[in-house]
This record gives sequence, structure tokens and C-alpha cells, in this order.
Amino acid sequence: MVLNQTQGRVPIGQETRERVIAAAQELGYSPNPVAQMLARGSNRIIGFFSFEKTFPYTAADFYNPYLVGVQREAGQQGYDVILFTRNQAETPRKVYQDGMNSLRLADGVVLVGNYPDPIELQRLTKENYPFVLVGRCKIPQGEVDTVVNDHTPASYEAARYLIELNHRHLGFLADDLSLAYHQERLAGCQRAVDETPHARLTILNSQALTDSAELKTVIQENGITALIFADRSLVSTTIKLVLEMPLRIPEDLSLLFLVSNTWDLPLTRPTRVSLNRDVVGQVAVQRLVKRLEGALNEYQQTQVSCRFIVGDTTAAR
Amino acid sequence: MVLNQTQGRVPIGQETRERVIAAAQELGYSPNPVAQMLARGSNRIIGFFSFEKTFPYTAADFYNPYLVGVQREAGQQGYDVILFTRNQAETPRKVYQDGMNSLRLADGVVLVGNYPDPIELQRLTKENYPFVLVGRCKIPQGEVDTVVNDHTPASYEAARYLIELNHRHLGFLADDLSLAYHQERLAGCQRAVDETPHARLTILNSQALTDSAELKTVIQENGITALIFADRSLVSTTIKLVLEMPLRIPEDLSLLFLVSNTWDLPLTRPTRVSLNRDVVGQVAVQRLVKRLEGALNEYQQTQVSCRFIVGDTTAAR
DNA sequence: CTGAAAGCGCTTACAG
DNA sequence: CTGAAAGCGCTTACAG
Repeated sequence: MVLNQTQGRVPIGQETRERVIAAAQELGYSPNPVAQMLARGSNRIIGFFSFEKTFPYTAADFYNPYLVGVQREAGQQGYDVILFTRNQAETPRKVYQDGMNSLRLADGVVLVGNYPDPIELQRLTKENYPFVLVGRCKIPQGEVDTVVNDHTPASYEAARYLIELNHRHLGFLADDLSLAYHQERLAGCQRAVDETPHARLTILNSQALTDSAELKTVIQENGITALIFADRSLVSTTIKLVLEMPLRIPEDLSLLFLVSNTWDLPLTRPTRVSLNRDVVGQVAVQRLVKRLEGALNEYQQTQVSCRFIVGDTTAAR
Repeated sequence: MVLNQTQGRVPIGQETRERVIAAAQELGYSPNPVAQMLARGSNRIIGFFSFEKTFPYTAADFYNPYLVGVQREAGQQGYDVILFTRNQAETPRKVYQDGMNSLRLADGVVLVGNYPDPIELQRLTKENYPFVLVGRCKIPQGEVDTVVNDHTPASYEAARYLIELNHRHLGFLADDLSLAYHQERLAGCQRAVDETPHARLTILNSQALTDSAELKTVIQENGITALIFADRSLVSTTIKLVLEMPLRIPEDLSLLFLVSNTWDLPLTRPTRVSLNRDVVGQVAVQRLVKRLEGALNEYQQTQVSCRFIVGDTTAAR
């Protein structure tokens, strides 16, 4: 009771207290945390599990900010963080190994990665194992806790920024507008445009992108002065075409990136939007800890706004 | 015995085996890892502990590659990884909290961070708690396991590269040559120069760096065609002076960075040396696991070579 | 304040 | 193959 600092029901005298501490010092004693965990029934450990291998550098770089946020919040709430790396050679990685939940050392887990297996998620739910999923999934809302990015506000902010730089004709590059985050990006930009007299937004898709000359024609015919990259799949090819065009960036054409992975672009400081991944991780832990403390009765989707970052690929007209 | 896949001393019939597995499935049973750990006396968890806060982005970015390597190797050896984040607000962070070892949940730990407290290290040693330290420390070699970077081979390789590009007069920028890694960098470069007729290396220190004009004079008087940044403390100021000089990089002057943190330079792809931090983390875990398995009788310093990376700040004469 | 006991959920000899 | 028992090192009532 002295070492655990529990002000339990039994009062302990100052002198006794000191004797206990002195004895511990003398013996070099420290409690066995495993025995404590077993007796207490609570481990104060939060798991971080990625469905994707974290080995390839790019993936590690992508998921690390989530982990940074998870660590920060877990630490503040008095939890350690465990990474389940054991026997996880294959991708996608599995929560259930030989049919058994491999996460049980953690009181609950933050799940990240692109393609969570709905079967695994459902089984976790059925077992009543606490988890928060980062990203969208196929399980109906109201049955799981998720934390997702809301792309609308930052897209709005970014488009407003272009408009304030006197851009009036924006080109919006996206192929698959059925995706939720593409829609959000479009909605944000459209709202900014709708608020502004004489402002216009033109949606460009992959058909505009056969070669550099054609792209230039499309841009000039529409009088586009700023290009918004909203679709990840179009970025790498398009950016090459753009850099081939005899146009100066950003003087002749401004570029705005609403996609998340801009680190592999041939640009040092693109004007862009960040996913705020550390904040997402932090919010996920906050939600998870509330559930572990039994303070939650229902499941929900929590939204985290992206952050707009001004770089050097945009300039005033 | 069935679930743990132990081919123990007791043979188990196929039919029994299947009955057991079927029962586990039916009950949704999975073993309590905490109870297993307590009974077995081994946790199969490796700790990763940083003496520095990992919260600020820059530090997180710096230490993450170590963690990537630790994760990779730990996973392959069948260990999970725990991050000790609990109650670690102050910097430098402490292994001993209220006089007690807070790492005991891990079988052993990989320690990183700049200023390890020798007192804490000694106490870990006295307790016989297994650890591997990344970096140098004040404890005598032979009493701790450390993994350090060897800067000599990559420095040699980098200088050779410059020489093959027909550079003969290299400027070597370093202030404090008493530091071990500055010496290694110098030794590697010097060896490459010594091997080459008519090649020369001039050590420049902060006195050469009052302003851009003077730096240019120093460079031209010595006939220096390539500048080697070997001292971290000189980089940020010097690089500004260099970029102010009316010289084209790399056509008129090649730049080589032997310092580790080049991510904050105003250059996209500097020619540089990488610390191979993931390999360092990996090697640290290999050493730690050997110790955990009782395969080690002594302590040693393990060296990991850096990696030379060609960028676009160097060109042929 | 102190001591003895049960229990956390496993593993591991040991006897049948 | 099966069953009963001790033990891992704590926490937590409970009796003194």
C-alpha cells in the first residue's frame, strides 16, 4: 500500500511508511508488473495495431504520426503503448492468430491501416474487446468507434486562399467522385467558389491527361489559373505533365494538393493539406480510454479536421 | 498443450487435438497472456525507451527509424515491443520512478536518446536488467552493450566519390575535432585523400565563417571545389552563407553532408550520409535477444556503418 | 496497524 | 492420455 501510493482504507503511519520505503530501497525491490496486472485485472496498456506491415519505409513514415499522437495521449492518461509485432510476417496482418485474439495484453487497441477485415472487426466486437478504428470501414456506424478525417473545412480554407490570391478559375482534378473524401474535397472547394462572384470550378478527370500539350490546352481553354489535385491516383502522372508544360510554377499556374501523400513529389514545399495524423491518433486514444473507463454507452464516428499548409506552389495572380 | 503447439513430453492424439481446438472455437477462448507471462516467467516483450521526449515532431522523426528497426527485428524473433510512455512528462525521462525500475514489463530494453544518465545505467546493470544502449556513454566498454555508428567507411566512400568526380581540393568543415565521430569522419576523408596523388584536404573551422564574402575568399584561395560538412553545429549558419555566395551548386561548388540531420536543409536531395538508424535498431535487438537467451558472456560495443547517398549537390569538375 | 488466506489464469511436474 | 496440485507474485478483503 505504501509503494502503490494507495490512500486505501487502512491508514498508515509516517514512520511505518518510511520503514517500508527504506526496505524497498535496500533490497532494490520493484514490483513485478505482470503479477500486478494479473491481480488487478487491468494492464494500463493501449495497443497500436496496423493491418499493414510497418516495415516498408513509406508505410512506416505514413503511420508514424498516428503513433506519435497515440503515444502522447496514452502517456498523459497513464497508459503504456504496445506494438504487436510478433509473428506478423504476412500482409494484411491478422488480429486473430490460430483463431485467438492476439491483442489481449492491451486493455484496448487503436487500429490503423487501409483494409481492415470486417470479419476480424466483427469478432472483436462480439468478444466485447475495446477498440477504436482509424479510418472508415464497412461496419455500420453505431456499431464501432471510428476516427476519420473531415476534408471539407480544410478544402474550403484552401480554396478560399486561392480566391484571395485572385484566382477565379480553379481546375479540380479527380477521377472517382464516388469516394467520400473526394466528395468532401469537392464540397469544400465548391462552397468557397459559390461564395465568390465570378469564381468558377471545373472538374477535370483523367481524360484531360493524355499528354502535356493537351493538358495545357484544357487549362487555357478554361482559363484555369490554379490546379487542385484531389485524387491521389492522378497525382504522379499529372504532376509530370504539369512540370513538362512551358509554364512557370507558381507564377503562371498555382498548384494545390488536397491529397495526403505529398512527400514523394518533386516539390520541396507544396501548398497542401495535412491529415493531422497525430491529432487523429490522440483523439482515438481519448475515445478508447473513455470506453475503458466505462464512460461510454454508444459508438460513433469522430471527425478530425485536416490542416491547410501554405507552401511555395501557389502565388497571387 | 494443444493450443500452445508444444510438442511436449506428452503425446496427444489427433482426435483429442481436434476436440480441444473445436472447444476453444466454440467458447471463443483465447489465453490470458498476463497469466501466461506470470507462469512462464518470460514475457517475450522488448522495450523501447527514449531518454528524450518523443513528442516534438523533430525528435519523433529522428527516433522513429530506430523504432522501425527494433520492430522489424523483434517481430522476426517473436517479440512484441512496448513503449514506456506512462507518466513521462519531464525531460530527460527517467527509468526509475520513485526509486523503482519501470521497465520490468519488458524482458529487456533498447535505450536511445542523447544524454543517458550514467547513474540509471549503472543501476540497471547492478540489477542485472538486460539492455542495449544505442550510442556512446560514459560507462566503460566491457560493462555495457552499446551499438554505435561507425562514420569512417561511409566518409571514406563519400570522399572517394568526390575524388572520382575530379575534385582534388576538399574543404572539411568542423569545429570540435575532439568528438569521436568528427574524428572518424576526418579519418575516412583523409584516407581517401591520402590514396590520391595531388589530392588535398583543408580543415575549415568557424573562423572561416564570418560572412559570405570571406568564406568565398577562403574557398578560392585554397582552390576548394567541394565542401564537406562534418560538424552539425556549423551547418545551419554555413549553408546560408554558401547559398548567398555567387556560386552555382553543384556546378561551381559541390556540397557533401556527413552530418546526420539534413532534413531541415533548404535542399531537396543533398549528397549525404545516412546513419542507417533502422539497421542500428535491428542490430540492437539482435544483441538484446542473444543476451535474453543467455548466449552472451560479455559486453561489447557493436559498430554499424553509415550509408552513403548520392544526391544532387555534387557534380563532376 | 499486522498476518494469514484466497484469488487472478495460466504452466508444469507428478501421480494415475 | 487425464486429473489434481503447486506455484508464478501480486491485490484485496477479512480477522485479529
